[in-house]
Amino acid sequence: MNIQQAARASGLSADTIRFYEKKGVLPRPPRQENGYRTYSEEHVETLRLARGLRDLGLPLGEVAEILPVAHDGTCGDLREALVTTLEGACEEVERRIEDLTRTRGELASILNGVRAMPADTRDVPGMTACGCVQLVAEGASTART
Amino acid sequence: MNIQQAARASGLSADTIRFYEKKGVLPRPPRQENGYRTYSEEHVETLRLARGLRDLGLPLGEVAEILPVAHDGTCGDLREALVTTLEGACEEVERRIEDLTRTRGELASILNGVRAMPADTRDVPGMTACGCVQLVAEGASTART
DNA sequence: GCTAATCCCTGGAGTCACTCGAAGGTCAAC
DNA sequence: GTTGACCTTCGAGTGACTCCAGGGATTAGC
Repeated sequence: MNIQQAARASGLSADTIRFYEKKGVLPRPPRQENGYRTYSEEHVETLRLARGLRDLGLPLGEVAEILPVAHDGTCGDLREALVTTLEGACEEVERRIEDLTRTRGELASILNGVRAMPADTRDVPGMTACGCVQLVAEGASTART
Repeated sequence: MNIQQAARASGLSADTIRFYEKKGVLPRPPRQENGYRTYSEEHVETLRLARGLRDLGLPLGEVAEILPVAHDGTCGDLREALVTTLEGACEEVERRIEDLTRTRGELASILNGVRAMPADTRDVPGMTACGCVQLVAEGASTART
């Protein structure tokens, strides 16, 4: 199987597979005489596992730590590693959702404020004259205190 | 006011202010004889607006488009630009929250699956022997179809 | 007058996870 | 023999910073 076929079978792009290999995330596959990479079914399995972990939001560094366990360790080792890592990922996702939810609230309230603003305050010179500026700038400072 | 003081007043770091300036997001402040940047109250206002917009998740490119309007345009112009941009940002945040929520669900169900896995399937050779691999890899493929 | 500490400047590299392009080699079909 | 679709490597670009090196300025204390 060449890289294109492995890409199709795993859902990664050929570029991404080469990139992962260069970063040391994936093992180096054997080469044909012409230098082309060849992939076995087991390689594709590894690719699919890597893709699954990345899709769950794990950084490549953690993927790189788990793949060898999947390959060489016992099933118990893998299970343990996965539980630890996925729990960490859960917490991270939870945190990001909270952040974004807060941002969504701020966006909505600032948008409301801006919409409610009269459009003709700008006869006075200086940015301060337009209340929109304050709305956005203060949204930023009150959000972090 | 030097860059450190402007940083404190705006909530950005001095590094970030220089970075924004280099990227053309911020106007170039006047320099003292020794080459130091000097900031006025109006500059700080611009910094705070930039920070507010960034904190709301806007990319620097959009911040760079709005700041001149805030500075030179009418209040009506600014209002219009802000409404358009913030509406776009709302949609973007909404999309990201949906993505993360889906990821959270997948993470939880895979984690459950892995936890429920017997720990001793790995007497047989080959990664496929351990069901954990399939759980994660198939999570990836089913999620996108 | 010397020294240390604290600012300031610039330019460039590093981060993360790709993605794309250039420049060239290989292979099968027509 | 030429087209087209592959493959190879290397290097640069993305966004939004962050940090570092290497150098200059200013201030305070001795």
